[in-house]
Amino acid sequence: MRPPRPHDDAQAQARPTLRTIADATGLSVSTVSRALRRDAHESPTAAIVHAAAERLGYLPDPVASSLRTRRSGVIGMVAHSLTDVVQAIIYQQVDKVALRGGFDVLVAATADDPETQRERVRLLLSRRVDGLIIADAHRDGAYADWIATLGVPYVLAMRNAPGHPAMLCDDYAGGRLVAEHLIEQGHRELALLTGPDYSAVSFDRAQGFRDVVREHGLEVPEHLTEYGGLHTESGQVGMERLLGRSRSFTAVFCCGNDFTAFGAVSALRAAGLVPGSDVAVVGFNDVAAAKALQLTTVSSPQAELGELAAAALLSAIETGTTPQSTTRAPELVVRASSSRPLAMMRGGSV
Amino acid sequence: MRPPRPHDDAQAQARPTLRTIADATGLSVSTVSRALRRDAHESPTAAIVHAAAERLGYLPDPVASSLRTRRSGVIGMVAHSLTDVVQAIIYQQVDKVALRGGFDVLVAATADDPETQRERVRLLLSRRVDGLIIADAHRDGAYADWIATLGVPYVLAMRNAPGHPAMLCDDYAGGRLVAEHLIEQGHRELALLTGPDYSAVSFDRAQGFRDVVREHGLEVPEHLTEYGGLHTESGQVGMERLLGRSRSFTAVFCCGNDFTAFGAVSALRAAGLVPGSDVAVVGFNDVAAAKALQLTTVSSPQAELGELAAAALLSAIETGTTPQSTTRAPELVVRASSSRPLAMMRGGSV
DNA sequence: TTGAAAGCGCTAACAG
DNA sequence: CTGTTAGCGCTTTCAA
Repeated sequence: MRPPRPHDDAQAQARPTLRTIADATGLSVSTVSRALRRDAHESPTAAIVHAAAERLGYLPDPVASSLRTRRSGVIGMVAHSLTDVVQAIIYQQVDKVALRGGFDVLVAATADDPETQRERVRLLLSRRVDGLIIADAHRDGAYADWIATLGVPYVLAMRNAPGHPAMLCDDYAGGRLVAEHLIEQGHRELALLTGPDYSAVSFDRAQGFRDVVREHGLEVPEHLTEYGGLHTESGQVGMERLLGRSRSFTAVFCCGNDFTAFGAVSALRAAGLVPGSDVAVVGFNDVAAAKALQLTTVSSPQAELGELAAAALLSAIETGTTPQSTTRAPELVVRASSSRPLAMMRGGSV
Repeated sequence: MRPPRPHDDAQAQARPTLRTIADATGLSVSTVSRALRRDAHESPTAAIVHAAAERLGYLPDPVASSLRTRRSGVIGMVAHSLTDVVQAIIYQQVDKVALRGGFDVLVAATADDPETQRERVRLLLSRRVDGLIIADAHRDGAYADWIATLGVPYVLAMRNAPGHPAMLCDDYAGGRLVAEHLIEQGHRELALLTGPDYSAVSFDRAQGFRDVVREHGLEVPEHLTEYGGLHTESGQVGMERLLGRSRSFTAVFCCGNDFTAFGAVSALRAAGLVPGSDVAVVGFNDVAAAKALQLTTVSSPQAELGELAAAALLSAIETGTTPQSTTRAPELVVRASSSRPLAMMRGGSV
């Protein structure tokens, strides 16, 4: 009735510990422990210990050391969904930077559900993560405020909440870029497919968009504004609703992301309209598919935000200081879906 | 010179442990430990202990319990990249199932690089993961064979390697479906954009495709075969190369995934050809964008594979048995990019 | 520098 | 069912 230890056959020798090395070298466990944390060439003892460790195939046990040091060497990242490629890119960069710093990353997806957010963060905390990267913050701030009370270093990425350290894209500026571009292209009746209202990201983009429109003496009327969400499907539904109310608009800004723009394109086409010609379509983020599909969009520095967030968090963990918030500028990428008239507009089902 | 314990101000009371509860209830630590693992209503003691734990805000320390039990409650998933939405979907399902079973998931991305694969797996092992889900297996089997020697329960997902427990899509059948469809549509000159050759997935799809073509007395000649990889860019480059050699083919199967098909579409359009009309394009996986973009593709049960893999792994961890391999059938999804002639083919830049 | 000793929080023999 | 005891592998006082 032994505990179910994995693979402890009779002959399977136990994994070497500090004890093993100590016995092999005739040193004490504490000396070995110390030596292992110096470089091999720093002292003769260190060299001996490192050699023995190498020879015995010693691997440190982070669990045991965690228990003692109260540091897990793990950071938590909470995202709304990793199937959103923007979040996946952020995660990837976080992982890269964390790995370099000797940390592992535990991710948790919350689907932007407040209850799930709390649950998953608590779970990460019980795993003793040394810090948190929050990529699913909500505009109302309740969530981020709660995070701040946890006593764990943290930093927001991509999504803003007022008063918290955050690595952000200037979404407001991004929205402005889109409006300026469309108006310059001669569009006067502009429609807006919004993202979720809990996200400061889409809120700010819409804000910037509307402001520029207003500055030009125009407006985005209520009936040309519709919820577009964050997914292809919701973008499609949003555009269908828009088309049900009006056919007079000549351009639409899908400020949630590029996927909603793809959905909008799909709905336009289904309605017999030619995207890019009858209706200009602009997305946000510049995901890989946007290029192939000739979607005008705004390129946001997601990868950089991920790196920045991770680097900031690691240094916050080291030094105990609060990270400095940073904002990066987005860039407009004009493609066929918003530049008319254009030869390449016609032709191609895809 | 204390260790840098996070947030241990004078007044910040220490986090409650079993000891705290033991003292509060007058019981011993071991009784508390046991009671906590029973349901509250199972015995009077259990009820008392649970109540006290609740009142004191006790949270179990998985690190400490790991050290003792030699089980971490964490499973590792190794993927080639989470920015590949197919892998992200698998991860998401794995996470869902694992969470339900009380496990956390540690992911590692390897970019399909053999050295990175080893490194990251070793890292997961040093974190004492209780099992591994391998979603980036290679066809040559060396990697999977190595995994098998580790003495940790594991299961492959999506990507096959001979002789290992795996949750798979019948990719060969998927390839056949595509060829049958295209030939039925009247295509005779078929091009093939392959995926990476280390992946059994794309290899099998290409195999199935070629077999059907051959059964119809046709063939996919060397000069109509080109590497398409797994990304939009590589798909685009592949199609450019194809077009540089021939303009006579009327259909192309991008067997790597849908993204390479988007890339191919882009290249076709840049060459003045109309995708879906001049050249039929078929992808693989049926990602969300494929629907909006009218791409014919093969729907593979990624989500299900993720669930199956996680469930199989958990039960392997529990019972010590080797998981049973499972294969699921793919499904052809015909859209505008391969059904000609078609009204909706014309028009639309996107 | 080094080693002895204590202990992180938990679980599991073992004996009552 | 309960408590006592021991110890997982590691780090870190403390004294030599």
